[in-house]
Amino acid sequence: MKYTLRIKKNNVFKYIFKKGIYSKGNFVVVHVCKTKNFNQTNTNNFFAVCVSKKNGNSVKRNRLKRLAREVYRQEEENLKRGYNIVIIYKKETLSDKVNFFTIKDDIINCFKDLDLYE
RNA sequence: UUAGUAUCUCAGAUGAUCGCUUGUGUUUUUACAAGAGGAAAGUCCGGACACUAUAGAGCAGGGUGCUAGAUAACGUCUAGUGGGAGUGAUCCUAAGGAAAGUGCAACAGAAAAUAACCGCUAUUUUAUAGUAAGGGUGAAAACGUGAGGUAAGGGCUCACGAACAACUAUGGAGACAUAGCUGUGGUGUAAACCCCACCUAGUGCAACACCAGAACAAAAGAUUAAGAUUGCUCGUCAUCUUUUAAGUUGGUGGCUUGAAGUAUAUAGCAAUAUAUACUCUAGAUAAAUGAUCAUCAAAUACAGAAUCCGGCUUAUGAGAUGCUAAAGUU
Repeated sequence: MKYTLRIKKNNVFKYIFKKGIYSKGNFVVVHVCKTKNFNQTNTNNFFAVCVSKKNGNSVKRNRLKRLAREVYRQEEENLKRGYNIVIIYKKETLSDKVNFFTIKDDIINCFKDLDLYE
């Protein structure tokens, strides 16, 4: 992913959940806030995916993470820069009920809600 | 054919487009190569490796428990012995010691280990003595059958049989087996304490080493005797929780060439060992191995490496082969 770095620190997650805005879809919740030194010249976004242990065993969780990452990768070039983005799966989301296209539609709707497209 | 039993194999493949991690070469963004499991899981054992107030002394504690072999080691494996289950193939088995000592044996039953409640016999008359033949219970009740004997009975005696122990002989490397002879009648339980024999320091890659840089944020509450350092003898350190604050927690090595794999030969019933040749086969760190489409009849179970090996246990889809039993056909 060319324009994106990973979020690694726990306190960053806390900050995003506290200060940011969010949008709920059918399967996911997307949290967004501006980065610390936000201005027009930023070229990178920060991105992360969260999957709870209640969504299944490690194989199923890995698959959900990969699906979300793939969706973000395809949409990456159309997004505004300089934001923190966190995708959280709901507890009820199971990998059996979901395929790539339903997840993609869901996430794109959330992005439109949050006005992330240029 | 049905049912069972043992062993083994596989765990989707190919192509196209777009991506991820590592390595190599070009060179500054491209090319090539490799990229999860049989259990990667549980963390139940054993080792390698690393460190330490183990190397001072012991005690305590823990583990194992038929024999022989294999192995780096094991609680694992192989081949056997005894015991048990099954018509059978086959499977299960912590399988030393109960006359060293202590404890326990629910309910039922007269009684659970110094057996006398009922019954039987004798004498005296309402008590004493003898007696385990008969009696319901129970997981377990004082060897079984027959004869003699007796007041009545009883291994009290005898015959046959079963059990246990010692000795002798034969076979076997051994556990042990077979036979003979002598003796015994002292219930079970040691995955109860215990005794005997053998083994055993602790903590785990968040180990540990190096480089760079920063420096022990504030407030509130709880515990003062608990926790950590080896369970004890001696010494050392106060610790934890919550809230607030984009406070720090960086990088490199350790890290994958190994008790490795594949093939062949030799030794061995086998586990396994030795020799030769060839091969290099994940190494991430908010954590790679993915998405979509097409074809193959269909691709669907359990499930994701985290220092590395050897096992065990548990989860689970499909298939093959040998053997056993029953029924049927030729």
